[in-house]
Amino acid sequence: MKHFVTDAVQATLAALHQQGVLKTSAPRAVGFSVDPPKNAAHGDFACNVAMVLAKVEGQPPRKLAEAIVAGLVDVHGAIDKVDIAGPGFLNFTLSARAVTGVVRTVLAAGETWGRSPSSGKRVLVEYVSANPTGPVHIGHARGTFVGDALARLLSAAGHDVVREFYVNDWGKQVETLGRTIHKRYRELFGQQVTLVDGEYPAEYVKDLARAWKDEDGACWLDQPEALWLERAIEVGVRENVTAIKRTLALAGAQHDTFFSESTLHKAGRVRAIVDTYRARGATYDADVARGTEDKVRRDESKAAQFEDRQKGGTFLLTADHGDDEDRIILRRDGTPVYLTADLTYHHDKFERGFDRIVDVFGADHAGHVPRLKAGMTLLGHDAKKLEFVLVQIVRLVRDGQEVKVSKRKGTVFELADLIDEVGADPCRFIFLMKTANAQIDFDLDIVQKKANDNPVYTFQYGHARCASILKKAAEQGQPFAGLDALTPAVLDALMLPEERAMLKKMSLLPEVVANAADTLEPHRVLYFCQELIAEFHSYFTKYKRTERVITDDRDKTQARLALVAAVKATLKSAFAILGVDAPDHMTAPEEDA
RNA sequence: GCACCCGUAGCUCAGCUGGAUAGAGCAUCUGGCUUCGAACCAGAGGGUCGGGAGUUCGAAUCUCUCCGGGUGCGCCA
Repeated sequence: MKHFVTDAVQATLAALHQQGVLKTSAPRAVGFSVDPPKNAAHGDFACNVAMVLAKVEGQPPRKLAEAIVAGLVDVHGAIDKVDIAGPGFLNFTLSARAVTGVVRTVLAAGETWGRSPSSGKRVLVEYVSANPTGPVHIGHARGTFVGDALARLLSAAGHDVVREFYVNDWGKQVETLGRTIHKRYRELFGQQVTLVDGEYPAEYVKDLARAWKDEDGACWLDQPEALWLERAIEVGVRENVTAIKRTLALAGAQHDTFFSESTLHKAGRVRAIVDTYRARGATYDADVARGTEDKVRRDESKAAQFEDRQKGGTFLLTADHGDDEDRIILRRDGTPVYLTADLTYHHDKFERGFDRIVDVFGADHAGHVPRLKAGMTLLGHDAKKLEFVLVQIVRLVRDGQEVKVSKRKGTVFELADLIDEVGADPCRFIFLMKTANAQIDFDLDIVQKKANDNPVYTFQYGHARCASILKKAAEQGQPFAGLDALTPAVLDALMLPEERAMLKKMSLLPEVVANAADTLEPHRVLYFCQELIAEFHSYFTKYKRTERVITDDRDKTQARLALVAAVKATLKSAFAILGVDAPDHMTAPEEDA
């Protein structure tokens, strides 16, 4: 619908250029906008092209506006009138048929309205990637829902999306897990064990040990660590990943691939990447990174705290490409660090040929962004393809106090429990309503109280109401006859300003989705839904006694049912993009006394 | 100390990459169900868009600088 205006403006600019009225050689290149104005009195779409052109043309905007109006080329024959207003806005009013035609467009697309045709682009979204040392906890909740919604969104925008989970099944943390499991395992055979600091005291480790015992029996009981550790890790990681998948399913999130870090090590690819960097001259051996000899660090910073463990080794020239300092990739003893494997992993992502590579990270990993980008640049990759969504910290609050969750102390608040308590959709909503990069408080008391008046129900209610009206019409002998019966003449019945406004709004969904996918901001789709639903409720209530949907006028009834069906389809499609259920029926909550 | 994020109504947050009179939900107050779903609607109050300067036809939006809150700055992962 908006393209009626955009096309007309572009055609007009081209014509004016040919006539010599405009000097600008490439009027298309100027970035003008066509947007629905806030004030409905300003028509259907407002265009700022005259003001944008004013400078290059050296003419006052209003004069340019007049020239455009005078020479308007209405490509689609959809424009009723154009007004010049304010500093030089062009306010377009579209013909009634141009507006009502949206109903047919939306209904033809049905529940896929808003989705774009295939872009041919491949996008990788990595999200959650919780350590396989335990269950998914509340700290992963936001990344889980945001990542899942992003994947849905990118897919809706026409991209071929792969959802990936990176399994950190290598290194000290899983080794510690393996040792803890072995202790619990011994415990199952009646041995006395005591956990040391850093090991995992939580109950679930006992389950892991039990699974191990069931499979292997007592054979690892009195063996040296060198023999059983790998097996303990294997069983522990496998069981944890299974549990993680179960929780993610509860959250409505699915991954296509689980990428194991250890396979990179075992295949020698981590070593290989270091060799590649070396061959490219991107490394050097030293005790400390260049330029950091007299770097001032806060005493309480961890860098200062762990200074004695930093013995030097092989560094990568990440500081040449935007990082604060060069990063070590091989320790003095020749072992690779976490970053080295992560660089290898991201190199693999690039080699798989994606057009966009999106990482959903917790904000505490913000420091990785410049390193990874620099590392990819040093391999000759286009680091612009690598994008990050930094999900900010969620502060957990209970009784007005911040709750400290800690794996070390075994005080884990599992995502599965949260979903169980609040419900997946309300939970999803809480996280999707805000931009990812704003930190939020998650008040457990309020969440429980609010589980019943969560905004998600307002949204779903809008959809259920549409469904109910369509059902009612059928019961009263006037079922919605579908697209075929909707001639333009029938649709002329949709004349109310509110109807026009809703149609205009619905026509914008594809753009909203494309835009949200582009900027990686799923909340835009949510706010679109909110606005459409509000308009619908308002419309419905306002005309409850005067202009009802179901009347004796069969054509008018069909036209309005079509509108309702279009709203319903739009909502259903948009909800699916967010990952929220769109029920046809809802039962009202209990009234509070 | 350095880097990144945030600061908009009492609270939680939008604000479409610079547009016309800054919005929504919650909370407070007033009103609305004999007929398509009241988990709804209509209305009211509530704002130095953290402060200041700059860029221009035009700034919540861009730049700079302060203030306040957060997170990083590890040879843990």
